[in-house]
Amino acid sequence: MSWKKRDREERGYHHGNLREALIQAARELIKEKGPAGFTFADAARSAGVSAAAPYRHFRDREALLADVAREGFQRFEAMLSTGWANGKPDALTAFNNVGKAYLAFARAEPAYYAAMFESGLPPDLNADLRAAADRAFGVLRTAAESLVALLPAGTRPPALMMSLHVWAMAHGIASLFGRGDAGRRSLPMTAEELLESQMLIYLQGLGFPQKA
Amino acid sequence: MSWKKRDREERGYHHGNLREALIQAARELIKEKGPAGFTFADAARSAGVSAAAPYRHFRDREALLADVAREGFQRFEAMLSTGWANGKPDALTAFNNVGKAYLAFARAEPAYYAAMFESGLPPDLNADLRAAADRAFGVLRTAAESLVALLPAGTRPPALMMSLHVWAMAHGIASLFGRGDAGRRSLPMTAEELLESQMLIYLQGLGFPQKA
DNA sequence: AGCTCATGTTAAGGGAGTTTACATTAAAGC
DNA sequence: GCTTTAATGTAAACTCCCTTAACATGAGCT
Repeated sequence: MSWKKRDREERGYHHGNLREALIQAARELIKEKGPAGFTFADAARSAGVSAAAPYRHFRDREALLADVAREGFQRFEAMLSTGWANGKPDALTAFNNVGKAYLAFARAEPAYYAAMFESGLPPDLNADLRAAADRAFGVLRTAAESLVALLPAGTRPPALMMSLHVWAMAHGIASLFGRGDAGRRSLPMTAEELLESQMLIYLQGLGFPQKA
Repeated sequence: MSWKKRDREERGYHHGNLREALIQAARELIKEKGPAGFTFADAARSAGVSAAAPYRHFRDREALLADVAREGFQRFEAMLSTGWANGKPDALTAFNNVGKAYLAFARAEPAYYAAMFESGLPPDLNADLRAAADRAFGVLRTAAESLVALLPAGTRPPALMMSLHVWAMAHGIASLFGRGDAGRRSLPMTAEELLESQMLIYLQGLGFPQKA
């Protein structure tokens, strides 16, 4: 709540790091009112600068949003990577941890998540955004590849397909049930439990043994 | 494209069915620019009436959006019901058809879909909206119940959980890969193929036999 | 025909966002 | 110290949206 929106006097004429401050402000506003619920001027106000100031750092609102999304994808990738943990302690466990990390990110960073997946931005607005998104998905892809390698040859599903399936499951659950903030439907189980059971059934369908 | 935005002279003073025309206009605009990409005045313009006219039919923009969503849920329910076809020819096939119907709806009616799931409307803004959404989900729920009944007692998953899983899968795929319009990622398979394979694996994981 | 009321239109006030041009401050280098 | 330059601020023009009030129209009923 109390980040660097220091008063003008305290801070002087120059903001110091307006670019980053605008991204933070945008995150706050997205969290409160959704990716469409704020304007360029709002972001400037929140950062404590004039309405014209943001133009020095972003061409327009969309460019700001794109940067929020790009930054989000970077953190997302980091979070998924940590979940995967290079396949430790074993690929199956690690794979499930990736799923948990996905959901945890959506819950912990609803603003990033919304900017990334629900802002209506074209995924390849700029190369950086696209690359960041691809790298994040790459973690999923890598994990799937390690996992299918455990199956006997001949029964291995395409790893790409599998990673898309998992992405869809995680996104579906995060999107429908993952953010308690708004008037979401009430359920007899948490989003985490839902995803875990779903992944369990899915992996069983692929022939993975259940752990004891 | 050429629906009833007849000229003023051709149409006379009264529109005749402005309420419906506004909903259609909103659908067009949502399809083009997303649920947040139009204003109350825009809708009026598209319908060929003055900016003040909509107030005779909707309290505000949100009420208009809610009606688009409500209408969408009704058609959605109808489409899912048709897919389910009372479990014919057999529950397993019919269940897969529900999934296909889900995706077909998202593809054929992106505007309705966006209003229903991506507009940020509180699900229980009004009782009608909530009821329509619940009825649509009810189709999924009913289908899941019929399906689990085929499994031997003792291995039956909770039907509610299963319907939530399927909802999440279908929504995840529709949301990520289902609308070719914008700059979606290019894939080696269609959304339909993805969902079908995912459902197959999932159902196999639950113990359903594959068809010959 | 004449009434009436829902449905539209015009007009007007108030706000807000966008964007550009120009002024001001601060920091860094000569 | 002085100059240069990047980073903000201020102001203003422009456009658009929201909302309501007052007036106009015409479809249906009697």
